[in-house]
Amino acid sequence: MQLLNRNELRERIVISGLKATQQRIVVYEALVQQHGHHPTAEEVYQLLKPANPSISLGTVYKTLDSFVETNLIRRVLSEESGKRYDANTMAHSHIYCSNTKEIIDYEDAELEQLLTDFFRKRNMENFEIKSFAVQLTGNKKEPGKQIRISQVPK
Amino acid sequence: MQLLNRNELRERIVISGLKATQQRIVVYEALVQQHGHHPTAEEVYQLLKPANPSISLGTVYKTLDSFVETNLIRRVLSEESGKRYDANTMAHSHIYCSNTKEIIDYEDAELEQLLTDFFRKRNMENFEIKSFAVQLTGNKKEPGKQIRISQVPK
DNA sequence: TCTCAAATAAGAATTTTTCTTATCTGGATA
DNA sequence: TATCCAGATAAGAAAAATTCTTATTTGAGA
Repeated sequence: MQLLNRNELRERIVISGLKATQQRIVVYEALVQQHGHHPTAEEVYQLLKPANPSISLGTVYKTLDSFVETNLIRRVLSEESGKRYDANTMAHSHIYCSNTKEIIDYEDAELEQLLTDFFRKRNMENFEIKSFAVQLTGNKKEPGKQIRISQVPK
Repeated sequence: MQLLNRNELRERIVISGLKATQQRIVVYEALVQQHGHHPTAEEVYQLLKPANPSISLGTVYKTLDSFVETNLIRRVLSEESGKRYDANTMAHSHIYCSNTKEIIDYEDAELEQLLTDFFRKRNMENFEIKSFAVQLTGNKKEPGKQIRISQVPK
């Protein structure tokens, strides 16, 4: 990602649907500059504090949340913080519903096979792959009902 | 997953390399019974407390961590807990190194295309897919050096 | 059964995140 | 440009999540 100047940053924030306040601009700027680094809210706060001594950690949290809501930025999938556990160690994927916050198992042998084959053909230098996972993010249309994913009969 | 009796649970714990204590057995049992539910440590604790009033939350945390370490269970990838943020909203995957805890961007147009095509052919009932992500988990062989993933010239 | 390294309970401490409230500000409007 | 106000922020309290400490207990090998 190319570096963006303040006006470009401002514009993106506005386009996403938020007021371009000073705090939001510097938070977004920090995140763009940290491209590839996936900082935490705390880390963003520490980055900003020297040049913005009056910014508060609460604002950083709130700002990042707003950005995620307007799809200006994303949360990175992580097992690091590791809140949720699963006894099923077989390869399987997960569906995440943004509305209900549910994480639903999604077993799709064809998908696993496709990816296994794909990664078998990739040459990994300095990395030993132990597992892979796919996560689908989206929304249930009817929260009460089940999700069903099937092959389209072609 | 089929239900397991206490002896089967005990055996799996031992095979994974841990002493089969009473607490570990009931924690593992709870997790197996919650198949598909991905409970948090707190939730496991609440499930166990009625029948095991003396178990402590700290033990549940520690036990789950041990299980993850021996690969008896997994942590579920999650953006819910959402510690880390990324300004790059283009479709891209992440590589997670268990050793260094790094999350490294992995852009692979071919992989994205493969999955886009795949999901286009799937019929989703009651789910509107907004995005998907792949995460590779594994280890850097040489922590200092970069990872490089390339196509095998066939 | 005895022994002891390892595991646990209890709760303190720390860290992370959210909430509350008084104050401030971006930008719409006059 | 000055005024206004809904929405944003700072500060810090509060809550929630996680880790740590220490005395006690326990599983399993001798």
